[in-house]
Amino acid sequence: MNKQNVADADSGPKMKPRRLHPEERRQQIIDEAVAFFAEVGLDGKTRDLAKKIGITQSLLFKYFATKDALIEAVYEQVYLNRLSSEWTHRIVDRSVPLRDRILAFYSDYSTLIFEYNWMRIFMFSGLAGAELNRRYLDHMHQMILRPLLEEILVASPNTVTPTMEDLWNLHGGIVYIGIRQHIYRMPCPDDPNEAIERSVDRFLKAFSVATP
Amino acid sequence: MNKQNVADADSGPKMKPRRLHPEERRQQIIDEAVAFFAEVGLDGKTRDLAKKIGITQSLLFKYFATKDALIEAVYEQVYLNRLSSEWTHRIVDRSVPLRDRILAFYSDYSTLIFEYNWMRIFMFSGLAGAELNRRYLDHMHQMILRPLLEEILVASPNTVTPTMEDLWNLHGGIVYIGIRQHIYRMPCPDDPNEAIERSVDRFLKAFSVATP
DNA sequence: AATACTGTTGATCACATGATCAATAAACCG
DNA sequence: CGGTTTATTGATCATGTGATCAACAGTATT
Repeated sequence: MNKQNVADADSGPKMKPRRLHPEERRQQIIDEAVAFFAEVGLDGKTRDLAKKIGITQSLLFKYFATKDALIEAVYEQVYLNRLSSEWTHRIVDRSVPLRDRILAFYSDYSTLIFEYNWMRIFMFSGLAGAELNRRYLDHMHQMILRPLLEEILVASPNTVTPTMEDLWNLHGGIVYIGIRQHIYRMPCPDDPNEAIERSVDRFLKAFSVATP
Repeated sequence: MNKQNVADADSGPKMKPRRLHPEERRQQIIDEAVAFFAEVGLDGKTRDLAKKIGITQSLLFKYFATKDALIEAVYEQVYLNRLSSEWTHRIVDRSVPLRDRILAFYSDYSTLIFEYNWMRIFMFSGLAGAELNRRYLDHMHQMILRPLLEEILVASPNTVTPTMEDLWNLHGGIVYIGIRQHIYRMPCPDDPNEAIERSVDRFLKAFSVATP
């Protein structure tokens, strides 16, 4: 892959290969851009990004026609495969106890979204009104929360049943952990799974779904 | 484009005078700046703001030495008195049933924060790392959630008691309604009080605190 | 080694942006 | 009215910013 990354006749400690293959360079730019825009926002300046990468600003425009195109690539990288349809299948798999399904989902999902870059870029793009956000949240609604509501309705024995709004409330309470951590930079529990578990159990208990 | 010039000989209805008293003008600028920065973010350009107000960009700098000073004034206007200490008193007033106290608080609080300008400026400033945000959230912790936790502990008869993290979860689930509405611009219930009530009742039920 | 190819640079353009200041005109006052 | 004050403007400065391009230098090919 990298031919002369470290083993170079160098006079300095860090000697990056001056010249990369386009695919490599492009990916490098995207990766760095994700971290960069996550930190400073989508109004971050191309010169600052280039400086951080260690290339010239003009090189950015050899790989992306405009800054918007670069941001699109950032979106793509960050949003891609963030919502797998496999989750839907596991949520409706009634061979597994409902509580386990919910906990399994939020355990996976939280490790995926409680991440600095994702959390912040999602918030920045949301504030900017990006269509991608509504698409994502609609996806969340259709692929996760709606099936989940159906499962709870089936599993709930009594007449007190949750609404979709209740599910958004459950979801929001959990997501808010990540917001506190990465947007507001507040001290948060190292392992959010405990809080998630308690939250889910309170929710299920309210509708008399079996919890241990 | 100039809609305000024509008025001074005209004694008709309240036409904005071209020339305002400094206090008035200053307040007008702040008010418009709040709405403006809430919409486009703190990187909004002074020329766009001036155009929206209907004044010249240079006039802004007669009232605020720098753009940062203007943003500070925006913060002040938006954050000021957002957390009243009166709420603490009402939360610990044990002559009122606990459930009523909680619902009363979140009913008031939600009408205060489920507002476009507040929600978005809070999020923008949070992303920008403003110290004000952490101060505000610390205030929320000390003045609201901590007393509230104490009240619930007292009122809860059994050994299953909430933690502070549980309270943040309750809080986050409610706040998330406003985030969905104003940050992500998703369709939300017209009256959030119903969802709030259900959320609070689920919470209290989990700790066997009396609910109707 | 010589040559062609192309990833990369440094200079530069055109315009945007925060900030400044002398000139202007609306309000105030005698 | 006439004169003073000052809120407001229009022009302007210095720098920032996205984008462009000819020239350069590392790599591969012959």
